[in-house]
Amino acid sequence: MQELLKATRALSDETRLRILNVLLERECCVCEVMQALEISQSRASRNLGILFNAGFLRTRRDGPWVLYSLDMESDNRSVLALVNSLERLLAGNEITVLDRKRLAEAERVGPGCVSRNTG
Amino acid sequence: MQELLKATRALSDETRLRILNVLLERECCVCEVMQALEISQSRASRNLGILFNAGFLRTRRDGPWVLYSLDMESDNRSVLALVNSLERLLAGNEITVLDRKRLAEAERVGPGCVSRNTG
DNA sequence: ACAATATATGCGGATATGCGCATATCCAAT
DNA sequence: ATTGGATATGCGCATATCCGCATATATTGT
Repeated sequence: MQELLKATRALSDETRLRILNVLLERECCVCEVMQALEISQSRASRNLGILFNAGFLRTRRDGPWVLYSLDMESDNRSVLALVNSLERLLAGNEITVLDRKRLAEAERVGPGCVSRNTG
Repeated sequence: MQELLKATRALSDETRLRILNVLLERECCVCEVMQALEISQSRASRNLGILFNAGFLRTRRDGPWVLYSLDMESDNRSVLALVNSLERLLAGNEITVLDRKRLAEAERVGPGCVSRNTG
């Protein structure tokens, strides 16, 4: 129950739903999430951490970057079912479409090159 | 997005996950939910209301009772997919099994006959 | 070792949430 | 209309959540 509750709490926030949406598109580093959602570095990092701790994400390092991706082999049974449900629910939304559009143009330039305090 | 967010927020609470669990068993009035979960009347009513407003539940009246049940024809697309995901995730849990056991012995006696302030 | 870059996190403040208590509302039966 | 039982809700408190700011940590390249 605590495991499931941790998962549902992780999904109960707009920022984190938007992050899942861009990660459904592809693996991202923190600075790409910042650019796609137009949010601050601490906000991106913190919410990625919450999704990670709930069992939704994997990480790997690529040089200076930490790359986050959906963990499709999660041992947390709650995760896969919920992600599959969300995938179609997030599609076609005005916000999530825009986020993916910005993601397509995002670069791994690091947080220093991105305007801060955007929300 | 707001519709989906409302749904995920409704699921981000242990009491409400437990309520969905007993409603997966069968239609219930408020006083039966109280007995199954051993919670207060205001707590049961309020959390049923949150699930209702998020589009998960239907209500009908039967004499003095208001009967809540899962709305399997909800026009909120978020709902069915999430409920289906939850159904198996809730099964076999220690708490939810106990809740269903108490539900089986619950009666429509009304809140006045049930001990209060149980949590 | 040091500097530069990318990410994580402690802290404080604003806001939101969940609860019990008490009371209000609603419906049925008289 | 009034009463009684079932459910809903306003209020206040305790706690949790979310964010930005500033700083800490981690890794790479010199």
